[in-house]
Order: sequence, then structure tokens, then C-alpha cells
Amino acid sequence: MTVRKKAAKLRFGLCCIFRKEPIRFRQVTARTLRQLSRTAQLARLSGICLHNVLSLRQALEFAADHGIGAFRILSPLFPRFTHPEVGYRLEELPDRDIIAALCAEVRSFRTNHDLRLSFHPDQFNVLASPRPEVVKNTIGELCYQGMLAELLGAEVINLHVGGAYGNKEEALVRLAANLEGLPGEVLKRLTLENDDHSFTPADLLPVCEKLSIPMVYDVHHHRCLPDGLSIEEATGRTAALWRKLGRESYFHISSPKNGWLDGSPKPHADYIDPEDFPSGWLGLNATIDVEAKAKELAVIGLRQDLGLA
DNA sequence: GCATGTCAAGTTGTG
DNA sequence: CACAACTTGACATGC
Repeated sequence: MTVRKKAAKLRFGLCCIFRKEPIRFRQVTARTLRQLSRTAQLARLSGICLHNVLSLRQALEFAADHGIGAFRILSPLFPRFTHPEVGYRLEELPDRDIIAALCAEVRSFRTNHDLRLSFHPDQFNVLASPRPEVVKNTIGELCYQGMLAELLGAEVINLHVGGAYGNKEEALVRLAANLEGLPGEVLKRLTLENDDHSFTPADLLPVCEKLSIPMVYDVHHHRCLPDGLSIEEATGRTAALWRKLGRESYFHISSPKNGWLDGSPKPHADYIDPEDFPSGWLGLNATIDVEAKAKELAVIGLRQDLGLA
């Protein structure tokens, strides 16, 4: 009997939309919806949700055909779902049955092609906020994404901590307390990501390790906001935590639009400079979301540049 | 058609 | 103190 070390397998993820491929997601604003009767609102929303689930299916087919192993689903897949005035439930949409059937198709496609799906709630979602209203709205949005994740077979809902309010430790205590209010379908998918202005890997890893919440390690944010941990250390602790929880690690990569020396490095470039790809990541079993403006072209380009295509 | 301002939501840092 | 940035474009309006 031969014992072989399991080969490292990196998968690369596309974020939300396409640059060149004609796959588009539709939107509608609350302002527009407000001008319509409730019936007309639901008809409009139903058509858009249907369109977007069809586009999602196309997106996953494209990914499977092009060696892209993960896809981040845009938050407004069902636009304005949790809006206080024009929000709605799936059951209210005229096309609910076909939408649900298409979601089930996406879910089996994801399984059959071993694609990893994630969500990344917007910046207004702040579980650490001292304002109850903000936390309440955040939980509402997370429940919506949890529902979609169940329907579509998504594994990760990746959140930023958001505000520090001058005291990061207290903010993290509030965040931990507010986790209690989350339903299981959200909590089991929740991850925390280091950002580029407040919360570093050194801030988050102890909390994540204690609460058994995996951390998504964004190396670009870490380079913009260093904390004394090396990239290798942050990578190692992130990977160890995911491994302990029996799951595949998750990382983010981007390159600075204007280089590392000219102005702020925070804005994202069209493509990933392979020099920015941590060499230590090449030996991992992990998912790497590529945050680059050229979208699918950047994912495909990076795999080629690394000799993995 | 095409150009332009707007879009629910929070927080931080910059000019 | 106003405003851009953040995962970002797409929509709605007016010419």
C-alpha cells in the first residue's frame, strides 16, 4: 500500500460580475419601486430575480468551463429583498416556483462541479455597532443571505467587522454577543475578514480561534494595514483554524491599482501582479478569491501566470 | 442613442 | 467639514 501526500490544490474564485463575458445581473432601486403599485412592484422584482438566477447559472457554467473553482454571489441577487418599504418574500413573487427550481439547479450544478460559493455582505452590515438599529438591519440582511445560501448551496458568508469606534476590543465583544442572535444557517457559514483600516489578522485571529469562526485572510488588506504578523504567520494561523474546523481555507488577493509606492495602495488593479501572490500559498489546499477589476480575465490570467492553467 | 447623476443601509480617513 | 472609498456597476432621467 502506497501512502502519498495529498497534492496541494488551489482553487481561484471570481467575484460577483464579469468584465468581458456577456453575463449581467439586473438591479432595481427602491425609488423606482415606490412609484409602482404593490402588484407591479412584485412583477418587476420577480422578473429581475428570475433573470439573475439564470445569470448565476451561466456564471457557474462559465466558471466550470474555465478552471474557476469558486464564485462570490453579489448581495443584491434578489434586489431590495430586505428593504423596509419595498422588501418582499420569495413566496410573493409570481415566478416563485420557477425561481426556486432554478435555485435547486444551481445547487446541484455547484455540487456536481465542486464549485465553492460565497457571499460578502456590504459595508453597512456591522454586527459590532453600538446602535441597536444597525445591528437589527444587519441581522436582517444576514438572514436574507443565509436563506439564499441554503437555496443555492453556498458555504460562506464573509463579513467585515466594520467600525472600531475607538476601541477594537469592545467592538469585538459586542460582535461576539450579537452572534447569539443569528440563526444557525447564518452562523455556520459566517467568516470574518481582516480589513485595511481597523481590524488586522492579529486582532481577529484570537477572536476567531476562540469562537471557532474561520477567518478569511485578505493579504492585500494586511499589506495595507500591517500588524507585526508576517504573511507566513497569518497564512499559517488562518489555514490551521480552517483545518481544525474541517474546512478548506479561504483567502483574498489583489494588487494595488497605482503600485505600492505611488499614493494609496488600497484601490484594486485590473489584474493581479504575480509578484503580489504569496509564494507560500502555492502549497495550500485553499480557495483564493481574486479581487481585480478585470474580473474573469484576471482570474484566468493569474492561473496562467502561476503556471496552474 | 448617449451622457450624467443617483442608488437603503455604516464607518473611516483624507482633502 | 464634505466627500470618497469600500467587493462595484447598473439604473433612471433628460437631452
